[in-house]
Amino acid sequence: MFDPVNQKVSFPELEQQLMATWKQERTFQKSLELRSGRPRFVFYEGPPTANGKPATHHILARSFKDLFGRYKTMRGFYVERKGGWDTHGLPVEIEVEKKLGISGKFDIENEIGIERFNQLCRESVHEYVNDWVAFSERMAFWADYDDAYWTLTSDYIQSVWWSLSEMWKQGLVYKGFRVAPYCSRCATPLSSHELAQGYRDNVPDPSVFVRFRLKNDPKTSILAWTTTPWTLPGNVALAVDEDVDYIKVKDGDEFLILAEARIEVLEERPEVIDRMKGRDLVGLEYEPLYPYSVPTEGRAQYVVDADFVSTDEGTGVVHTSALYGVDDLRLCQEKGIPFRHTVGLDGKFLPYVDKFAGLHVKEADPVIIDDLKARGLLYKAETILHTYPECWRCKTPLIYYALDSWYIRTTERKAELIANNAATNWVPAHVKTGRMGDWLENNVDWAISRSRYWGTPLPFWVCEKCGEQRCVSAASELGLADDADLHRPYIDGATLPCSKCDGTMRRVPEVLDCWYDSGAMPFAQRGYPRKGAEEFKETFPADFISEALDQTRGWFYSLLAISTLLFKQNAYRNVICLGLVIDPKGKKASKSRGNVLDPNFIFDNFGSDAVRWYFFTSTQVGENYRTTPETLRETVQQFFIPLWNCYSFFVTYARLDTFETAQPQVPIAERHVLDRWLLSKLSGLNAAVTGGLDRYDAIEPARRIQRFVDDLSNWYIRRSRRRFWKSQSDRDKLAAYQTLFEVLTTLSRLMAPFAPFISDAMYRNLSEGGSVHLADFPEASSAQDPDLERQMAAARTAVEAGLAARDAAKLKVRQPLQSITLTDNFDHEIAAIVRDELNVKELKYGSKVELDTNITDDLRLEGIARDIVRALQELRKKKGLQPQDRVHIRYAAPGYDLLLRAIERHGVYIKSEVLALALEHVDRHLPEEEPGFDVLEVRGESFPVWMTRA
RNA sequence: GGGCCGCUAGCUCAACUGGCAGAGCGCCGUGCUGAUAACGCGGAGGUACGUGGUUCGAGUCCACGGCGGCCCA
Repeated sequence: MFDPVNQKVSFPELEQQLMATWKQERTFQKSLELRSGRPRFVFYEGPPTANGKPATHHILARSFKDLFGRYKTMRGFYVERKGGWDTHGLPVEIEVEKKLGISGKFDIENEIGIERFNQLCRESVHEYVNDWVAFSERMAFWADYDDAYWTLTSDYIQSVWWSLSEMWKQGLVYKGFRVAPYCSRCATPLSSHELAQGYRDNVPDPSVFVRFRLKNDPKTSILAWTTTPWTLPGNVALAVDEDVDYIKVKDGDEFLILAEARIEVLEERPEVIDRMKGRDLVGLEYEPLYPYSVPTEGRAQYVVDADFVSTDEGTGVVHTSALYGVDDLRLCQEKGIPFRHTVGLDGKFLPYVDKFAGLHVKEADPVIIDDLKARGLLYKAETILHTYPECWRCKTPLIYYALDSWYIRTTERKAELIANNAATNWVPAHVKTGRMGDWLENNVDWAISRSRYWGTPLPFWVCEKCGEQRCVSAASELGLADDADLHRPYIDGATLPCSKCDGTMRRVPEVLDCWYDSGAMPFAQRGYPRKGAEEFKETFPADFISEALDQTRGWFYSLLAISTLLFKQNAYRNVICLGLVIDPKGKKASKSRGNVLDPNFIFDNFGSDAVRWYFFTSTQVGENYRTTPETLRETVQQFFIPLWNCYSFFVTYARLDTFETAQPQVPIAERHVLDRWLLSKLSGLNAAVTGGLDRYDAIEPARRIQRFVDDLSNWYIRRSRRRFWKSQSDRDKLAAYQTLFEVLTTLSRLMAPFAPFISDAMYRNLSEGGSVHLADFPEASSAQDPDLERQMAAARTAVEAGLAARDAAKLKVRQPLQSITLTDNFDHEIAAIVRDELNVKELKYGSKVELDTNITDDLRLEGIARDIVRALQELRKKKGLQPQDRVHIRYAAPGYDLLLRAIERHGVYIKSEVLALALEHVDRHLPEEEPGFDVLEVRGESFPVWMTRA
């Protein structure tokens, strides 16, 4: 027998109870054991950075991850869900810096020491792990955290090293320069998010226009513009746009060349001597301003074409200084222009730049301007105000500066990256060729090194004598134990003898980009190749991953790139790319904006099933979620409460009638039309949900379920309640129970992946014990009857029209009418439903809806009888009687003739409706003589009624 | 500066391939109810971001522009 259902359930409390049950019962583990040995469905967990608290947007991706894990498990697959933690990287370091009240390289190396600093980083990543595990449990995100992978373990690091060594063997790893915003005081590059914290408006800077004299025509100069005169000693080229119009103008007895669109920068109205396109200038050589920058070999100091030249400012000619601009470096590398640093890591000119040697770049600006002026190379110098980045720690203006950096030559495999991406199923589809495809088309080599401390150390050793380089693939190559701590500073002390000379090889100082760590997880989570070869082969590639779309350049890319280079295929076959959780104003939710919804607030007020359901139904996948408490409240009210009421209705009556699930099934063909209709709808729903989930569409299945529950609640049950309510236990009642029971158990299984708590609560009770998450996903039955569904839909439309007609005629539904004319003809069973809904005796068929508004005496009496029933039912409720309680009723209605006649005529009906054993008219005494009566009001007349429980 | 996505009722969002602009919430009126924290019917509420184009026909396709978001530079 089913347990009674609390109609006023608190979903958050229900969820807490089930959490405890799952823990105690080991339901998750059982669901895995149940499918062990079955074909795998491979899921990869994108590791969260463990050193921040989980937030509402983390519920989003995890809802989708969990959905498909549960679904495929129910479909019979073994779905390992190995958790993982991303433990390295700048966010961790910054957190520790904050805690220590320090910042920058100098403080870390000299005050704290790398050893202690990294120790604190290691501790810091453990700090929130418990929060994350509790959060996962609370939102029913099933993952194995006992066997989670940690990117900081020696096993993991050695897998990463191995992968780098494989790329090294393929000649894909090289050392080059990388331009980054750089603080010369802190001697450190800044990451983009650090950069974002430190822009300052209205910073004054020089704005200088410089003449570059043509070699073959020294009277003619190309005019270039810069706001960083200190980069001029490093000039190696001038860039123009091939398609822009340039002019040659007279300037005293000399000539200047600049973009026509920038003519306004000239002091005087110039005389235009000649016109040309940018491409006509390409290749022209000019006299270097300074001899310093260029190494002896290679061609430099000539005009090149570039795609970043703007005619919005300057002269339409960009002075290019290789190492002090992102575009500059890219251009020089593309064109093969040689270059070398003129400025050291301290921001001061190097000794060989003799005129300015030892000057800090900012001090050098005016000196350089004066020098150029004295040599007649300065056209004009001004001061401008602009927005310029400064160091968020020390407020020093940043410079763009090229640092040593290690790269993976991904561009060499660009075609393969694109092909592997093309073979991947993206949901939504536009990401494949859009955001992701575009990113790959513009692929640049992956800069994998970071001049930091807490990360996987780069396994590159360089001979200090002959420069020989080597990539290490395992700790053993260094004579270290497998479980040795491979982090800095310990690893920095590990040396190797050079194979080419008698020198000593030392590790390069950088650590690895932590995106590489996470992209290596398909094999590194197994410790492959030193360990776990079999598991790796079984679990590569993943069938499914899902994250928010900001991972296009992050995890989605790092997985693709590493797998393509090592295994010539993508690491995932299907990927769901989700939008962001945003606030009602459309802003991204973030802690700093203070517009985040606290996940615990959501869990405590609405429950995690509600927020999951909201994410599955509210908008198309890939779109943003405008999330407010109101949207979640609506989810509960619109979906979960009606669903729960259906379930509660069934259990309430099934208990009263001691419905036995084991009784022989009434054949479907012999069941009531509503049963057949509902089972047909259920079958269609089942097929749609399965089909949708199979193509990684969560939204349409969830919306279909929601519509089904509406049909169930507001049509099937509303129309069927008398069948459950009636006192005789006949075959029709049994069919109704069997139908509703089947629908609810099937529905709870269909919903289980979406709303794991509520579905399990329902299923456990209905199935007397077993968890829905150990059940199989339902198969669509053969009960589909499209013709019946069509007729029922038409009937509902007819009812709608009929009710509208009643409303227009101001004839309330409780008043029976003789007939209505409808446009559709219905089978007799459905016609009965329509008659009942519209409360008419007869359906006629015609070309338009027409109500017979004539109320005969008989009809009037019947209407009154129904009013009486209604009033008595209200009274029963008011008196706290249970639905099944029998009553005695006495009433006094002196002088109300219609009422008496109605009761006389329809007494049997009234009694059966309100479960009255007796319905007695008493006129021998007035109400005052016998207290305990209630006043009944019917059609404006009031009279006393004595109702007592039988 | 570039790429992608979005812009439909007060709010949150729908509408297969171009074919009568919809639902839920909220509001007003009304009806119904011994399953409901409900439900039904009616109503108010729309310059579909703008402009131009293709088409017999455009929310839908194309172009340009605007606003918002994310990412990149």
